[in-house]
Parts: sequence; structure tokens; C-alpha cells
Amino acid sequence: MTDTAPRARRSDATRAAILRAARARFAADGYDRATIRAIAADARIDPSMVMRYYGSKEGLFAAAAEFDLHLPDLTRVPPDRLGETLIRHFVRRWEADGTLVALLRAASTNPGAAERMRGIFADQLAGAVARTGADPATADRRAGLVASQILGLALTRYVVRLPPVVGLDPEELAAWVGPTIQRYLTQPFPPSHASDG
Amino acid sequence: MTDTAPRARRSDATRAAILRAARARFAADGYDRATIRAIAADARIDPSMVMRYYGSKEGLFAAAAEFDLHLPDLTRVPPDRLGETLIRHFVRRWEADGTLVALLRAASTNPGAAERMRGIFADQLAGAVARTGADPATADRRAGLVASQILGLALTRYVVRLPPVVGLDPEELAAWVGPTIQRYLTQPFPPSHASDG
DNA sequence: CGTCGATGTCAACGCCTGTTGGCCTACAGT
DNA sequence: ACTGTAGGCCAACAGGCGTTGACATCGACG
Repeated sequence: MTDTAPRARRSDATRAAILRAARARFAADGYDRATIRAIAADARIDPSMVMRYYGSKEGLFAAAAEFDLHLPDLTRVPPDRLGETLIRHFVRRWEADGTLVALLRAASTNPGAAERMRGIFADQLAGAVARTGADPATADRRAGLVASQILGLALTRYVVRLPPVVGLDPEELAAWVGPTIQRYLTQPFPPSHASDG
Repeated sequence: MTDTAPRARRSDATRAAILRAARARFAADGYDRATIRAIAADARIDPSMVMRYYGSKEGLFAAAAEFDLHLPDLTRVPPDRLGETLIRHFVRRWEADGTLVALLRAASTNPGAAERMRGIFADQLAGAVARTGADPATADRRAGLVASQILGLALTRYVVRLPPVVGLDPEELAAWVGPTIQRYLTQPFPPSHASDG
């Protein structure tokens, strides 16, 4: 009883199956079109079980969209390789786990999902950027610009699926987008109109 | 005369009101949550009129999401100001007309909307980039990268509404994002790390 | 005036949704 | 072996959806 999770319940496998199916459906169809019935069918259980374990569709989404960017410690990265490090990390991260795509799709129509998206970038990305030693007065804007490029890449590559963006391999992405991120993070503020080097 | 639209119909005002309401609802709520009943209520007509004039919800969306980027003739822009010109144009364009935001929101969940989004960028943006004289072998990838930054900005600014991105004024956007677009358009290929030729 | 097509209203259909409560089943503790 | 309880299934509810067809009204033209 002093334990927070004293023993495994028999239903843990079911809960996990529901969560797995939910993430896949939310990623593929977005919040509205992903129905509880379809998720339950994928998990091979009854729709009412979803309600029992997660309370409501909103509750299920909240559980399925728990997401940690797993950002590396940027203070241990050479300052001139921040951009390359970040873009490589993001591509690897969201290619291995569809949760961010689910969140992105849902955030377009579901206010709660948009709020969670804001929270993730405020807490995790803006925090990591601030810890790089960026000027606190500009760190938020820099993080926002980084987010605009990172999420735009995710949007065009995994949601809208623009063919030329889908066709870029991770090495090309690092070479093209890395310098953009690098500039948003380290370019003196305010930037001039000259191109970066 | 042999006019294709010989005379004004009395219903033209209704059609226009429906279209206006539809664009607003699709932009605010996305495809699924924007209901025909709500659109009809905004336009102060009966839901069945929407069906009469546009056939179905898909047909209404197709009519509402007709979109021209109105890109300027890039061959008449100094080559070193392409990026700044484009970002300024886009901010002005989508701040004056919610259609692109409607399309972006809908494209996250509706396959037809995603297809239309791909069409717009293939026909209009990729075309304009190709006409700048970019190497035809890389023009598509360059246009895709431009799209990733432009759409990412629209997403974070108008859909997810990340506060630091919402707070940037058009001048700051031009100064920060212009050089990014410029680099995607004109940086020698491949940019810094070579992988495939 | 009477006719007819265009314009608009009303009520309903069939379907699918999230959600609920009751019932069956199997296992853990005694 | 008996029983309590957690895990799971089934059937149904109320509500909203896109869509349909029958009916009213208007405006132009003979």
C-alpha cells in the first residue's frame, strides 16, 4: 500500500493494446475521424472497455498523446552543431514513434490537442533552447522559429506528404535544414537581411 | 451573346453567402467539425440549399478551397531578394484571406484537402521556383523545402498558435525567415554535407 | 390572368457517434 | 468448494450528422 504501483493488474495488457491502437488511429485519421469503435476493434476489445479505462474519448487522447521529445542535453553539444544535432534528433524521433504525428494531426482541429502541442514546445523545446545560453530576451522567439521549421517539415513530410519532401533522406534533411535551425538559434538579434554563411 | 454565364441569377447572393460562411467555418473548425447545418445557419438559409447548390459537403469544400497563391513574377525580382519577397507576400496573402488556413486545417484529416494542397504547391509554388532559373534537377526539392518553412509558419502562427510565433510582426518575420527561403532557393546543391550526387 | 421554373422551407430518413448500465465469466482469497 | 471482484461483452440510448423529397412561394413571361 506504500507502493504507487503495487502489482501488475491483469488488465495492463488490454490498457496497452488500447493505447497502441489509439495512437495509430489518431495518427492516421486525426481526432474526429478516429472513432472509439474503430480503436476498440483494432485492440480486439469492446468499445465500452475504452470508457472504463480512460473515461472518455478526450481522456483516451490525453493518455495517447503523452509525448516526450527526449531532447538531448544541448549544453554538451558543440555550439556550431546545434542545428544539425536537433534536426537529426527530430527526424529519428518521429520516424520511430507516430505519437507526434497523431498530436499534429489532432491539433489542427482539437483545441485540447493544440493546447498540449503548445505545452510540449513551451516546456521542452523552449526550455532546451534557453539552456543553450541564448539571450533570455530572445530565446522564446528563437524556439518558436525552430518549431515553425520543425513542425512544417513534419507537416509536409508525414501529413500532407508533399512528394519532394517525402523523398528527402535524413542526410539531405540534415544538410538543408540543419543550417536553418542553427541560424534561428545563434544568429545575432535582430537578424539582418544578408544571407547566412 | 455566347457568354458562359449569360445572366445573373437571383441565387448568386445566396451562393456567395454560403461560400463565405463555409470558408469561415472550415478555417475555424476544420473539415469534420464544420457542419453543413452550422454553415447554413451562418448564411441564414436552410441546410438543404447547400446540397442543392454544391451537391455534397465534399463539393462545398472543393468550391470553398479554390485558392490562388497569387505569386508574383519571380523573374522580375532581384535574385538576392527572392526570399524576402516571398515571405512578405505569403504573410500578406494569408493574413487577408482565411482560405489557406481552412485548407491547411482540413488537409490534416481530409485526404481530398491534402491532395488539393499538394496540387497547389506543385502547380503554383514549384512552377514559380522553376521559372527563377533554378536547376531543374533540384527545383522540386527546393520548392518542397520552401513549402515546409512557409506551411510550418502558417501552422504555428494560425492553427496551433504558438505564442512566440503569433507575436512576431511581419517585419521580424521577413528578417528571420526571408534568409531561410533565400537559402533554400539559391544555395548551391547539395548544401554542405554531400550524400548523393 | 395563368403557367412554369427557380428559389426557399420543412420534416424526416438512415446512419454513425460517444456513452451507459446490466449481465456473464473467470480467477484470487479463504 | 465458495464467494467476491475485476475483466469483459452485449444491447441500447440519445443526439448529431449528411442527405432527401415533398411542399410553399416568388417573379418573369405568355
